Amino acid sequence: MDYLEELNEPQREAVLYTEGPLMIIAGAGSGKTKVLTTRIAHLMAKGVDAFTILALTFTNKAAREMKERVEKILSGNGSSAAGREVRNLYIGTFHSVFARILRTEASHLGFPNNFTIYDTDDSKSLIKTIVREQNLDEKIYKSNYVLNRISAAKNSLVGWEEYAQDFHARNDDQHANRPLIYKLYEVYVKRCFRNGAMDFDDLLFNMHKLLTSFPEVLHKYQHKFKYILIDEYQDTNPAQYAIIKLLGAVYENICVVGDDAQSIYSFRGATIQNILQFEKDYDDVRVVKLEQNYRSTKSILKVANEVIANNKLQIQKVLWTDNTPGEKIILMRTMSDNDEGRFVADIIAEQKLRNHYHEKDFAILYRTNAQSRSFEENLRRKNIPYRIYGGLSFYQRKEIKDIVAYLRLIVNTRDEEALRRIINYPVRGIGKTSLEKASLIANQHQITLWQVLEQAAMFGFRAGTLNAIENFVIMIKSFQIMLEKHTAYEVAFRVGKETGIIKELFNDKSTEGVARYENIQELLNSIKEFTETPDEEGELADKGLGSYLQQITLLTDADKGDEDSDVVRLMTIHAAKGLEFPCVFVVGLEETLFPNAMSVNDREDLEEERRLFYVAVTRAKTKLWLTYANTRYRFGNLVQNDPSRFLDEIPKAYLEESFVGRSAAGAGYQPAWERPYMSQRDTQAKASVSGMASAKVTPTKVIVDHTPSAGFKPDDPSTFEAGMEVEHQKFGFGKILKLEGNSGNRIATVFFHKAGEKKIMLNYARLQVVKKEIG
DNA sequence: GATTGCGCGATTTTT
DNA sequence: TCGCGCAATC
Repeated sequence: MDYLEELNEPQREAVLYTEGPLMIIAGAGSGKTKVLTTRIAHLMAKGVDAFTILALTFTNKAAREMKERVEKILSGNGSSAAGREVRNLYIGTFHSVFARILRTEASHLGFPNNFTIYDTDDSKSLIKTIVREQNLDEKIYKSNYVLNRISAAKNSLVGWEEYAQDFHARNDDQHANRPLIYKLYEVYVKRCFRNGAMDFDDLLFNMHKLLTSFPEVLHKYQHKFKYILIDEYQDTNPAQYAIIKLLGAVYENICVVGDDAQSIYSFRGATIQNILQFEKDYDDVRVVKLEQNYRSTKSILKVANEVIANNKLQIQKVLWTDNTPGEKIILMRTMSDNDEGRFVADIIAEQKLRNHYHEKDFAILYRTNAQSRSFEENLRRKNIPYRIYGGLSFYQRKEIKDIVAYLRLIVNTRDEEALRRIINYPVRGIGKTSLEKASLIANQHQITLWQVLEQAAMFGFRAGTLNAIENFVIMIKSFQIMLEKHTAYEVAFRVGKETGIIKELFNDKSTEGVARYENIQELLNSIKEFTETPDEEGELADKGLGSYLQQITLLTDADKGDEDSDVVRLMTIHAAKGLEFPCVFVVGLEETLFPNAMSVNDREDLEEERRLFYVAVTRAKTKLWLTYANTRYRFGNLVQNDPSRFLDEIPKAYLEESFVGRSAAGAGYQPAWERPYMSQRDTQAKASVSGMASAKVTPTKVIVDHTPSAGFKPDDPSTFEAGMEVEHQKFGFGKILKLEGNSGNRIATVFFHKAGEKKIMLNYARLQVVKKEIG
């Protein structure tokens, strides 16, 4: 049992206490994953059957890492066939594990076993159609709002029936001038059912329904899972809580791991109460606190601890470390958001040289995605490679969703969202009017949209439309038949080919067109890989197209490798949870931005913002910068900021002098407002701050002609001139034909002229000079 | 059915 | 400010 030797005392206790309810409070960087994986390995080493162990995480990445590390411990322990054993473990995200169970038990609930999983976009678009059908005002019943209400209800296990009876919910809706939410909820649920689809929340809600409505199913899984482990317990919502409670009721070998100080997902329905109350849920709960941090310096931990200490809602603990005291935290104030970006980029460039850091050692963490712009621009200028996390995920891209929609329809013709997406894409003459008519018929007859199309001849469509519909139906059916004899990959390829989607993208030679074409290729490859990899034995193996489609909706961009590429990482603090970096910048520490005014309605919300700050700073191993800007553009308006209250909660002794008005950071930086250079925007900022009338900025227009080429070495774009080769992030390379108005490095509007196409209006922020043309 | 031009709104987002 | 979605066009 040499794996036990590597553990400290509380860690060992957490591993060895295998019987009975256990709560592990794992502070940031205290070796949580190590404990969890060792615990699983220990159970297996003791002879516990892998089939009986259930471990639930929130991300696919966490699940994957857990599997890998368990396997590693086991093989290090001399256990043969470790790999096969590990594959038998039920390790996965809440959503993927429940989806798998729901798939096998679907018939109990009246769902097809190849039910579609709706992502947020599908849900929103379905809500939009329903709102329209109900003749409600889409401005009032916005899909986002409605979905949030429904989602919150489901996460609290309030079904549509109860919701309609729920005085408080109804009263709230009445108050918000949206009294008919309950009705939309009902229609939405029924429509999902008709479509043979579950949304993300349904995977939890229906799992709970399955367990509570069918005692034999509950019995089966209660006895199957003898050991249950839950990661990130502080982020569970009431539905997850209830399911865990049900599943663990027989053996009560429930081990939850979490850190109340890192509960930052209340807006997704998570409740910190689950972890605060765990001790009351069972008799004899053992609590183990992992308080030794192995990640950060003493200064960094101090800052984290001091801020979080202001919270009332917490489990008492003190995170400590044996690590070096480290350097003081550098607090940097800049004049504008733009300067903030420039200084951060400067510091990264300098630190790289001075301390031999790599780009991947740096992370810039912000509260809102909109803040990424100034960092992006400045890193780009200095030629520092970076990557912004948290844009569109691969599977949310249009071209991917289009192909996937065809596949979804082939597998499950009840899937109305898929059908709507592609019924007239590529254009085949079934327009809005015809679709509306078909929908109406479907609703009247209480049948699916697909059934209407199948029997279109009965419903009096115009001859041309009827013909188009029949051809469409025949095409989809031919794909279905093909699926019986051919692999999913071949069918997908045929879909792309026969619909003309592949051809269309192939012919599009613009940068984005090429990228899209490549995305399609990547999709096809992933289908091939998933469906044609030989089966492993075991009950989990299911390599069909239906199974593929279910798992891709549960994937996110964060799941796709790319971890090792040497780039500076830019992301929101939420996205940074679970990660660590030698050097971290926590930026935009301004009151109303962070803590964010929109999310703070009461004391508890402020506490969550504090936890967010805690998460942010504890990502840092050795160096930490906290920055804020005096002025910042928000929604196009220049606003003045007060420093975040969190900064007042940090003892000054831990901060490096670089405070207001003084020279920044001791690292030799000249504060922005003392520097000669000042961009137009900064000038305007300064003018407005000091009360002068702000200078009016004349928009500069640039005409750009698209001339595809590659291989230019980027140059510092101090000014734009006619004749310059420029690169646009999205539209690729082009050439400035003509300058209108002032030249400078700020251009308000750009006309990007793609060959043979219309002019496109672009924004300056995405332009970069790649080659200066002489003469 | 495709194109254009205004008006509105704008956190965080593991699945 | 910027992007989207809708209504008004051809």
